[in-house]
Amino acid sequence: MEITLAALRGRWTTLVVRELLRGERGYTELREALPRLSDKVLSDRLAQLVEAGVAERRRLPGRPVRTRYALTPRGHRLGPVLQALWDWGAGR
Amino acid sequence: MEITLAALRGRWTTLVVRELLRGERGYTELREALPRLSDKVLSDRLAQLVEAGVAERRRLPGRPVRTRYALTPRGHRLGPVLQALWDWGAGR
DNA sequence: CTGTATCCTGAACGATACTG
DNA sequence: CAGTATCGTTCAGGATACAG
Repeated sequence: MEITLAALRGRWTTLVVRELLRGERGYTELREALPRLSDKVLSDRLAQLVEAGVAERRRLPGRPVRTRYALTPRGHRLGPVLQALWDWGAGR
Repeated sequence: MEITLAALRGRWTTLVVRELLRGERGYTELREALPRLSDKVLSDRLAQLVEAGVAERRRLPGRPVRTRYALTPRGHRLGPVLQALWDWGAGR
């Protein structure tokens, strides 16, 4: 569970995962979906998620550079878990 | 889900909850179960959990002062959720 | 388009001392 | 027994500028 804490640490991490649960996204799409995150925080969190094996980053060939972020199978397994967490928060 | 984040924010918070899931505890029992937390952090987290409605604090009459910490019903509902989170972390 | 670099702030943590 | 007070450290986050 040290692993869980390391992978999901940070206030915004789960929100980034939530966005990716809806499907893969480009950098700008993520930025627009999460306007409260600065570029720095967004790219920090993405790097952390890739490092933790939750998401993967694919660069498309050609210019301008395009990148796609998608959850790994491990990341997808986070779906029901985070849903349970959010349901708990909603259940007042 | 802002609520969830506020209630469980902090590196050690879920570990305190995990200890309380096993049953109610006194302050010293918690300290011994979580030796890596300083007094300050432990009492900060406990206050936060009480504030968030996850745990409650009962003072027993008499001296020396004794206190018991126990999860509220809402806190207990966190059990399966955190379990799922930890299972995800363990599933490599 | 997709980031990195810098600099700063604030919150959480950690250690130690002390009290009703 | 059950904390609070104080002080320093560490790290996530916020703002802005700039680069491949």
